[in-house]
Amino acid sequence: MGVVGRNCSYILFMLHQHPSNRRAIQQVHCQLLVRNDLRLLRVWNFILRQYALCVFPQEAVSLFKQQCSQVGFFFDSFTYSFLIKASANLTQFGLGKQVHCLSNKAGFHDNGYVQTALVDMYMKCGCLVDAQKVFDEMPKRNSVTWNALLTGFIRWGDLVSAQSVFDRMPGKNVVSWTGLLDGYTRMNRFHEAFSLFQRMFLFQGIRPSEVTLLAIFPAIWNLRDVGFCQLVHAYGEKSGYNASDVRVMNCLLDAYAKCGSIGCALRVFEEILDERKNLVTWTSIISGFAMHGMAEEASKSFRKMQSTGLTPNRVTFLSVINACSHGGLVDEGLEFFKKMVNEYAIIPDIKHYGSLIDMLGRAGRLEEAEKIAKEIPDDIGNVVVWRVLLGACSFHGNVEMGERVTSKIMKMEKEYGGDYILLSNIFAGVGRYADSERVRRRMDRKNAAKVTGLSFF
DNA sequence: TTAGGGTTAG
Repeated sequence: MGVVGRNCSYILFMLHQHPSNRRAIQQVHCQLLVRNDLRLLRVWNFILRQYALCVFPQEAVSLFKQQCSQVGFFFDSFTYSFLIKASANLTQFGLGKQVHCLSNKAGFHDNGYVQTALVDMYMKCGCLVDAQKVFDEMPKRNSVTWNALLTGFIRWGDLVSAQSVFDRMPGKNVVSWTGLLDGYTRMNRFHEAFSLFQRMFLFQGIRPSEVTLLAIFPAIWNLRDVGFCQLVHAYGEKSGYNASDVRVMNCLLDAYAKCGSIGCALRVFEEILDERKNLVTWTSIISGFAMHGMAEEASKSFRKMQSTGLTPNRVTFLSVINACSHGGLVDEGLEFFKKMVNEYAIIPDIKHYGSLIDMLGRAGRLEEAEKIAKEIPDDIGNVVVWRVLLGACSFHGNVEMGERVTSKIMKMEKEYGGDYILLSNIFAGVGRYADSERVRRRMDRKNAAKVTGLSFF
């Protein structure tokens, strides 16, 4: 730009001195064209990037088509990178393939940025073979290319390929370690995730990033490791992530709650400055209270959150209804449900219904629970909520409803033997041993074996 | 101005 500018000034000077010099005019024209194109391309690319990265990747494609119609317009590696990114964000494999061909034709088949963006795009679109092919054909790869391949395999649950990429890649960095570690936590292999974390930090001396911390949290709370919570807490404090990234703090408070330390969770919550608390922060603490049966605190937090101007979402409502359910605040739980539907126009999903039925069932308000179960739209209807109701019938010894609910469950799913056993237990509980036996025999005839208890809530 | 990493429902 500086050189072009200086050349132009010089030629303009010459032009003033020799107005009839045709060659000088041509040179200026040429330079201005070049300069204009470059400037224009930068502007186009900038807009393309904004579209590609934001919520309107389709706009990036329209813009590119518009550019294509301009005669003599050329594109650089930035243009193609952004466009490939847009295709990835749209998960449009066909579009990505077209851009791939165009970029190759334009001579970017050996450009590291463009080719890496292609690996990433194919991976995001689920075209693992195409991604691998682009990767294999690249003359030179860097750590970003390797990481794009590695994280792509993780995205599709192919831990074996990801591990193989990790083992082969030179210059593993924090993204590579975090990617693999995340893969292990996703596959519920928490001990291996922990061991990777330790190898990375202690033996390789690579400092975990905020993303590493976010990735290791599921391992922490699945293994109920409060000690590790404290370690991450201290590290987050020292590294500055606690102050800079509210997501880390949200995860930390959630992990403390899930590990059974609601006191520590509350301390983390209070450590977060009020202006930094977001909807997830509030939802996490409400959910924490729910886990510990602290319905009053959950309800109070909900109202406090509303007073800060934040709008609750379906997760917030589920958490507060769960809290009411576990803490026995039945009417308040019903009020929250009504508020969610009427004031916030949130359509309840099966988990909201399940929580509500569980809450009413625990309180022995079985008729209301049954009424709600019947109101669940067929398209989201789930046999699990009826089993929750059956469990409540069993607990409260309601034979009539127990029979009704069982036949409903039988209609929905005939193979589950556990329901026969529950009904049989209901009969036995009120002394109707003949009926109890009859149900057991029916179960045997249908050869439906009882499976281990499983909850979806 | 370009490439890589999952905060809340237990």
